[in-house]
Formats: sequence, structure tokens, C-alpha cells
Amino acid sequence: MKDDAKSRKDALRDHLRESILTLRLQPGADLDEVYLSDAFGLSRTPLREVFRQMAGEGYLDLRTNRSARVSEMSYTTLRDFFLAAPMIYGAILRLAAQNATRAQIDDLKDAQQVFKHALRSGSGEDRALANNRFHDVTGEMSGNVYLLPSFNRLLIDHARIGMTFYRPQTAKMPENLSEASRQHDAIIAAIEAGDEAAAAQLAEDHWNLSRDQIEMFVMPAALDVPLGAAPNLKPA
Amino acid sequence: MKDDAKSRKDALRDHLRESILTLRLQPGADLDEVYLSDAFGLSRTPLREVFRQMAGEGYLDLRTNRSARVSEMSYTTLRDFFLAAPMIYGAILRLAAQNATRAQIDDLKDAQQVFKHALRSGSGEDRALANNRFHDVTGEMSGNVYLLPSFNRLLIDHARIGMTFYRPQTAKMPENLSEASRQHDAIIAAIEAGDEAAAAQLAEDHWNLSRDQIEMFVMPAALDVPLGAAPNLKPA
DNA sequence: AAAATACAATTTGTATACAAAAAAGAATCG
DNA sequence: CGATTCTTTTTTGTATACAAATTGTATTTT
Repeated sequence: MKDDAKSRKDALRDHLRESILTLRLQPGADLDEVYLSDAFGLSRTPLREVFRQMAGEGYLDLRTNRSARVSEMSYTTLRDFFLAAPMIYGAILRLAAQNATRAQIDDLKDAQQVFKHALRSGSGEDRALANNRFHDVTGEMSGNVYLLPSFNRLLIDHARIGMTFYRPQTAKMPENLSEASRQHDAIIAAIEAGDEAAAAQLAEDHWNLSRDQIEMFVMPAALDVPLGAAPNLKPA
Repeated sequence: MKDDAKSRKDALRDHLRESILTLRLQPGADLDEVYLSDAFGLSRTPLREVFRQMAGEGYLDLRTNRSARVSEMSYTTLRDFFLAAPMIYGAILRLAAQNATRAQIDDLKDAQQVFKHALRSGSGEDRALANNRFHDVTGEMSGNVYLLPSFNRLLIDHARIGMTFYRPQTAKMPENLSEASRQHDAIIAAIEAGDEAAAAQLAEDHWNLSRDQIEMFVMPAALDVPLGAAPNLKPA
């Protein structure tokens, strides 16, 4: 177990990545250079290099003479997200079905095992990270350097959107999640069979499910309370 | 005219960017930190931050304990390029037609003027940079943060591919270039009219033209020399 | 003479010191 | 009081010094 500067940089990167994907660090949050360099045993020089790299990947925003921030999310980005995601992910899964290696398919199955476990017993954070890992592997499978920059950018906000909207407040949530899990299984099968068309279709289905969940959250069923009655806000 | 550290960083960035896009710095070329920091009046710390950022954008490859390199291009990437480019660029132009502002359309027209001028009297480098600028503006118009990472990555290699394959060796080259220029005009018209479908179609046409040029370069017409005769390699 | 090793020179990575800019707080004026 | 200016404190940016790793060269060994 090495503990050199490089592995401490990796530790910082992983920490920031997980914190951002799980919303432990919220969009727009300021990062403290001296605190982080202290906490991870790095001087500010290598720390700032990590910032620059993660800014390029879409995790952070850098502004001159101001602190680094977790990249923002807005309602505009939500719209842009659902415009771009089906197309990019369709292409990614198509290429994955064409190019996936045996080892990558095994990785994907492992990731799905972890995801299923997170569904049963894990927290929302575990679920988001496991889901992120699953899709990340499909990106590796596609192996197209020109699609990956956008895809990886999408995965960041996919995790964050999931953390926002997949909360146990609607009755249909667990149902949606097991449907998502079934879709993962179908994606694995399509890739393993080299079935491009099926893979592309599954990509679209997967986004429609996400969009439904978000619609449910943004536009909940109206409260069933008679006019004039005081809604019981605090259930015993 | 300021000459502070920030503007020197910008100068370095622009220099590297132009050198890479025009192939003055070839794919795989090593970059000398001390030489560059000397030449641009920066210490190595800010210089390395520029490296990290440009690596994130796809201009450079960084390897630990080894010099930074101009990002590689291979025949694999050429294939990946033509798989991804029509889809991404189609989406970009579609969104550009939806969202372009008056000011952006003026920018695009300016860029096209510069491109036309480069066609007539400029060098191949001028042409590549002007073309890059044109497409860059269409990216701005689309305004979709999820598509731009891949699109910008594509534009880097688009310029480099153009520098490689658009050389004055085939008779059809000038013809192809004026066709490209006409397509630019048509793209401007489609965006100005808000005609999404036309814009998307033009994106596809534009890539087909590029692909034709490359095919012509990679698979030239066979030399018309009778069997047994010595081809005249050095024309008087 | 070729391969292997040891040593020197160069280059990359990190820490620290200092300069410059923002933010926060104190004093002044309306 | 509230807004504004000035001063102090904190934070960000850059330069430099040093440590670690890599590359190149000379020497030794077979």
C-alpha cells in the first residue's frame, strides 16, 4: 500500500468525485484549497492541478482569483441533458454492442451485481455510485474517444439528477428502480449478443424511465384534501 | 494592452492551440516545459496548469514523470471520428438553428468572410484555423453543455485531419473547397431561417464531402504507367 | 564489441515563500 | 442608522528552491 504523493492525489480526486456525484458537495459549493491540501497531505500546487483536471472533466468550475466551485446545475441544464443524453447513450450502447471485450462484459456484470446489492440494502449514495459505475463501463466498451467526453459529462449530472429525483417519496419509486435494474440486465444481454439495435432501443427506454421519474417528482399528484380542510402536515 | 501573467497564459494557450491545430506541432510531439516557460515569461507552475487544462480539452496527453505530448492521432481515431462527427454535428446544427442569437449569426458571417478570404489568398494553416473558427461559432450557438465537450474534441481533430488531407495535390481539391464554402453559406442561411431539418441535412453533407476528400487522398487514382516501364519520378 | 552497470545530467513533481487580489471588518460621512 | 471609504485579514496566483524520477553517457564486465 503506497502512500506517495501520487496516491494522495488519487485519493483527493476520488473523494471529490464521490462527494460531487452524491451531492454531499452541492452544485455551486466552494472548495477550500488550504483545508483540502491539509486534509490530503498535499501542497497547494498538486492540489490545484487536480482542480484544473476535474474542471476539464466537468466536475468543477474555475474562476480566476476566486475559489473553485462544484459545477452548477440549473433547470436549463436539465433540459439540455434530456436533449443530449438519449442520442449519446444510444450511440454508446450501439458501439458497446459492437466492440465489448469478454473482460469488459465481466466488469459490467460485476457492476450490475453491486448495483443490485445497493438497491436492496444500500443508501441512495451507494445506488447512485453503483449506477454510475455501470454506465461508465458501457462507455469504456464503446471505446470512441470522441463520444466519451460528452458521455462522461452526462454521467456526472446523471448521478446528480438521480440523487435529486430518486428519493423514497413516491410510491412508484421502488418499482421504477427494479425496472431500471431489469433494463440493466437487458443491456448486458444485448451487448453480450452483439445486438446493436436492441442496445440502442434500451438506451432510449432507460432515459424515458428517468424522465418519467423526474416528471413524477416535479409534478406530483395533487393532494387529496377537501376544499377548506387543513391538510395534516405532521402525521402522528 | 496588458502584459500581466494572465494574458501571458492566454498567449501560451493560443500559441499551443494554433500550433496543434495546424500541425506545426505534430501529434505525439514532446513539449519542453523550461523552453516554453522561458519563451512566454511564465514560471513552470502556471505553465503546467495550462498543460493540464489543454489535456482536458484534448489537445495534449499527460503522462506522469514524462513530458507532455501533443495528443496522438491514429487510423483508429479516423474511423471513430467519422462515426461520431455526423451525429454530433447534426445535433449541434439543429440546436444552432433553434437557438442562435442575432449577435451569434453576425459572428458566424464574419467567420465565413475570413474563411472565404483564406480560401483565396491564405495558406493551408489560415484555412484550417478559419474553418475551425466557423464551426466553433456553431457550437456556441447550440449552447448545449453536454454536446460541446465532444464537439470541441471533434473540432481539434477536424482541423488536423483537414491539414493532412486537404493538400493541393488532387485536381479536385479547389473544387471541394469551394463546395465546402457554399455549404457554409447554406448553413448560415438555414440557421438564420431557423430551419432545423435543413441544418441537420447540411451537417451530414458537410461530412460526406470531407470523407470523399480523404478517400481521394488515401485511395488515389492508379498511376497510368504500362507494365515494365519505369515511372518518371522526377519530372523536369 | 555487446551487454550490463554505475554515474552524471536533465527533466518532472512538490513544497514553500512571496506577491496580488478579494473579502471582511473598522472607521467615517451623510 | 445606513451607506461609503479605508484598513486589515484572508485567499488566490506565481516564482523559486528542492526532491524524485528519467534519460544519457561513461565505465566495466564478459
